[in-house]
Amino acid sequence: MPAKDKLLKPPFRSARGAVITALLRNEQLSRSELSETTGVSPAAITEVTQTFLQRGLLVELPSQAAGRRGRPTVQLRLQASHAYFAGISVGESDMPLVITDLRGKVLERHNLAAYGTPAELAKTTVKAFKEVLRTARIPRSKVQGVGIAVSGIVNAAEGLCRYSAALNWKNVPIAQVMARALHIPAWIDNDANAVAVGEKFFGRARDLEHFSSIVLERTIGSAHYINGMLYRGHDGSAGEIGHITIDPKGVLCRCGRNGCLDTIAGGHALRDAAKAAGLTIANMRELEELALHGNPTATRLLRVAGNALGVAVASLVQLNNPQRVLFTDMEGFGNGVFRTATRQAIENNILARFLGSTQIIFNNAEPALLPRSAASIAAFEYLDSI
Amino acid sequence: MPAKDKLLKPPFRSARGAVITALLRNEQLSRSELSETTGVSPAAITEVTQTFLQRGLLVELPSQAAGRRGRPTVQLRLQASHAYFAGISVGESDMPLVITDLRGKVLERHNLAAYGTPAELAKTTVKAFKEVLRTARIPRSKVQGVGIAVSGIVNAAEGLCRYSAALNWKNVPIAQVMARALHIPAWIDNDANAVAVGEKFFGRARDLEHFSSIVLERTIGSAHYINGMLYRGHDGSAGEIGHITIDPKGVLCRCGRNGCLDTIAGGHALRDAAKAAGLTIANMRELEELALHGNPTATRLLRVAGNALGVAVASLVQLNNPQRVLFTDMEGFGNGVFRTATRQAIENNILARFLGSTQIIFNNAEPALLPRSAASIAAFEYLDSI
DNA sequence: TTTATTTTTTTCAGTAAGTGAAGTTATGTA
DNA sequence: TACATAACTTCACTTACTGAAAAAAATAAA
Repeated sequence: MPAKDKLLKPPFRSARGAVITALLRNEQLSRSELSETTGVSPAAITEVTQTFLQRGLLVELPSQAAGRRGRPTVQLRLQASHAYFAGISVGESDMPLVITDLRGKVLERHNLAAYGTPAELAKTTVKAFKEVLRTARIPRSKVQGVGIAVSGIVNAAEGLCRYSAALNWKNVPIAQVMARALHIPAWIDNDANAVAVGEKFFGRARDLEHFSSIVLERTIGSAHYINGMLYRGHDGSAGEIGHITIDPKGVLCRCGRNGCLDTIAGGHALRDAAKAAGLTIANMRELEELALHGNPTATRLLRVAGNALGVAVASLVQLNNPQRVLFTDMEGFGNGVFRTATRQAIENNILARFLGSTQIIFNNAEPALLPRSAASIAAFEYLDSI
Repeated sequence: MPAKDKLLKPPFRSARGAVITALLRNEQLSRSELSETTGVSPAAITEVTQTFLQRGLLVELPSQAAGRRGRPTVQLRLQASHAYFAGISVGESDMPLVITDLRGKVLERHNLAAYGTPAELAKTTVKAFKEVLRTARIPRSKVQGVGIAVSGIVNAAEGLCRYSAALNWKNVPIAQVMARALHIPAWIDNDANAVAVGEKFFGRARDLEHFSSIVLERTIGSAHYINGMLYRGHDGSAGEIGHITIDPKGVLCRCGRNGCLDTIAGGHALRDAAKAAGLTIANMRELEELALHGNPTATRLLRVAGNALGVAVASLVQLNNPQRVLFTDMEGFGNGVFRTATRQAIENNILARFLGSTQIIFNNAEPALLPRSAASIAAFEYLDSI
């Protein structure tokens, strides 16, 4: 017999969690609506909301004229100012730090200066953190955690950056370093996982139990939500889509093998390939523009790249059957040749059965996406611990 | 902070479930060992085991001389004869029915005759079921469910066979038909999922939270366990590894596209290809023998097939990072060219990081594998409902 | 204006499933 | 015989719920 699709299931196993999830999805709800959507009894909703109201996590909105019989509803919403979170993206050329509120809204942003060692990064961060809190007028005591998105290989459970080529880090306990420097709990994850968490909590996947997120940067990363939980894999390496072999006779990848997806569709490789073909471009938007104006080399590069990505994602779709695949375009391809080729390759390489039931969604990355996503990790951990 | 690796988590969320899981993994344990391995308090263990002992699900073994100080332990084990399950594999040329006990041991086996409609199948099954129970001397009242493994597309939640080419079925509510005919609860799933459930409960994956199972039959199927639960995908289509595109210029697949894995490495396609190349073989064992004796065509076919499978599984490994990949060889390749090529292709197409942490295990399918796996679905559902 | 109706929310007693700490049991050892 | 030790049991307590009845706050009807 099919189970009812209530909220009382992972990642939130309790009535408290179900209430929070419902209010993250719905902006505002009355107690009776909460009971309805979560499947939790009205009695329990009263209890839970009372606790949350006392703590200031929830607020009651002034009740409206009802316009019908019966006791009027009292709308509840999450108090965005109840808690704040810091988020840092480490590993790009610039290192943005943001502060978000409980609902994932970015309140303030700051770019960290260049740095050397992890300790120096921590020092720079402390300074920027203080400044950002001052300008945003946020009491330090209300910042409940910091999330760090690292482009590299991490051990999220231990807060360890196992390896980062960009940073030249190896087994750096960056979460601990940051937690001690800022005196707040710290969590880390890689870019792709961070983005997926952001999508799940504050983004385009709030209602989904199973989805995959693909992040297009200098390399390509992916992450999976399965049964409402981020799935990191047996040893934290799930989502390595960038090193799926697309063309065994292709060019050498820095992983030592040939023809990995990254070497064909990664932003870094694409820029190299364009340069080698005599095209002078600063970013992918310019490459797309060349293609738009009929440049055959640009068109070919983008088409081959999009096709390769599509083939890889087609495998992902058929293996994992996600409800939605969310592409995050951080390279500036926009809605052009690359995107079209990707979409077509996906459609051409999956069974008809998947076509109707898999949503493929592209989005241009907003400027503060990575640090905001990093902050959402801290938000998740905070809300999960409530 | 890393969580302790206790049993009290999905799929069993309760102390009862944790006790059952521990005893499925360990043959026999004392109460104190149960408390230790599950993380449940001794008090709760006493309570739970008492209930189970009363019901006859557990038995105490006569306590041994201790050989050391202190009160001696009392070993407990699951009473295999407490419950029995039927399992049927539908869709092969033969249709085996088995009865297993609570620990997954096959007690009796019967091959169902050819059949026509689902109703006729049910009728044949009822007869065979009675006979099997008589010869095995199992009281009908102790059979707690029947599992049905269908080669085709199923909706497990609704007990529906959505489509089966082999059977010419379309939207057949086979679970309901069987439940009514046999007067016991019935569940269905596809072959690959059934095998995965069997591996998790009674097989080579009892201790694993995340693993994938690959079933080599006339076509190739796969299934994933993630976080200790079978992951069926957003709409039940996860694991479609057989239609991953390997060679876009390859031969036409019956799905309408070209070069799917099934067309290169599926048993059916391989037999066709061997025949077309002038080789007369009855099964894959014979093709492997030809290769062993130096036949270049046989060697090439097997090598290409194994390579294709390996490439697909490499993608799976990098996307999902399972702890173990379990191959079930139902075609009789054995330990030959195919297996070697598969293993090599996997190793050549994954990052070094995955090499050390991913176990690749091949196994020849035992004769009653499918019906036994089907029965394990019923066993799982029964134990989950306790 | 008073009473009835309706819907939301709260109260309250009850339950399921645990935990921790103290007590009991059954054995070996001095 | 008394003590030490480890395995198990008992019991009082807690947490997180549920269901049913009661209370609250509005509109609608008499």
